[in-house]
Amino acid sequence: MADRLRANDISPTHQRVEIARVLFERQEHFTADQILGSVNARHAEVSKATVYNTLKLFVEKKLIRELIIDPTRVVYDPNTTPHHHFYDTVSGSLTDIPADQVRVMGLPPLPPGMIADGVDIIVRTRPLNEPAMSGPTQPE
Amino acid sequence: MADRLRANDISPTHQRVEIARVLFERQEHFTADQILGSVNARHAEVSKATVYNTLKLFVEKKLIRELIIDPTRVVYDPNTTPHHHFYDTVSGSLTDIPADQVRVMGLPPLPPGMIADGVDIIVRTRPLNEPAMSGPTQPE
DNA sequence: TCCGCCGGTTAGACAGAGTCCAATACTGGC
DNA sequence: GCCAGTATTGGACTCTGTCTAACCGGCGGA
Ligand SMILES: [Mn+2]
Ligand SMILES: [Mn+2]
Ligand SMILES: [Zn+2]
Ligand SMILES: [Zn+2]
Repeated sequence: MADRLRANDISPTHQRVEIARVLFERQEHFTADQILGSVNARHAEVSKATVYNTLKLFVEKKLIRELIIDPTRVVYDPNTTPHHHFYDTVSGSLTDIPADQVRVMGLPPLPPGMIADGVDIIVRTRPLNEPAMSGPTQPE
Repeated sequence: MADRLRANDISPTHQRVEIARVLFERQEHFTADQILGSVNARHAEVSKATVYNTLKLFVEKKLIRELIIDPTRVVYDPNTTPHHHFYDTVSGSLTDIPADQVRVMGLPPLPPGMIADGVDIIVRTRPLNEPAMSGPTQPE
């Protein structure tokens, strides 16, 4: 894990390695708070400020992606391959959709002088019988 | 405007009508704070609590849509026809993409027991020469 | 060995969006 | 006009995320 950080021009401090382990060994979608909790589950190792500092650094270095899907918090995605998401509006859970099969057609030309930076697709889903929705249940 | 609210089972109070006027006459994307500011531009007419109450009500009644694109605030969209968005990651501005031309192919089947609730596409864009990005400049 | 530098970490204060509450004001059907 | 339900409101509060200023620690040079 330290080598992986070094390979991306990041000095592998103890805190950064611990955060990277949570992200890359588990390969799930995480909020900052979940990472803080996971890293410090056994005993305090990392502060809130460092979690935010480190996540920002990892995003800059393109080790992870930010997902803006939940109105109340940013979700971090250790999967940086091009992909989209199913978003269960009831439970709040996210599922990856590999992008290589997906094709979007008929998009209009970009506003002049603009360059495309990426396309995000979010498929909102809901359990078959669930009575419509308002907001997802916040886990823990 | 009062009739439009009544037609959607909403009693047209003074405050709700003022908020509806901002949303539907201007037909732009708004944050709660922008609506609060617009309605109260001349003199105080509506409180923050009422703006949030009313926006939530309008969303329930499907007069407007919530857009989750900016990590720091929800954007409200008075255009409820199916459409997607260009998102200028530098200025933060949103531009509608009518959905009728757009076709998404190759999406995998939904997780079992799930029903699709909608598909949102966000095309992130950037001015041609702009030096990549981090966060959009917050207007006002 | 000692010292200074400098990047990294940290507690806690702070900012901003959004929610909640209990008191007050309004509405509309009678 | 009365009154019961509905809506509005200031302000306290919560929560995510940012900032700051102190601190820590490894390394390199004298
Ligand atoms: Mn928020
Ligand atoms: Mn936030
Ligand atoms: Zn993902
Ligand atoms: Zn729109």
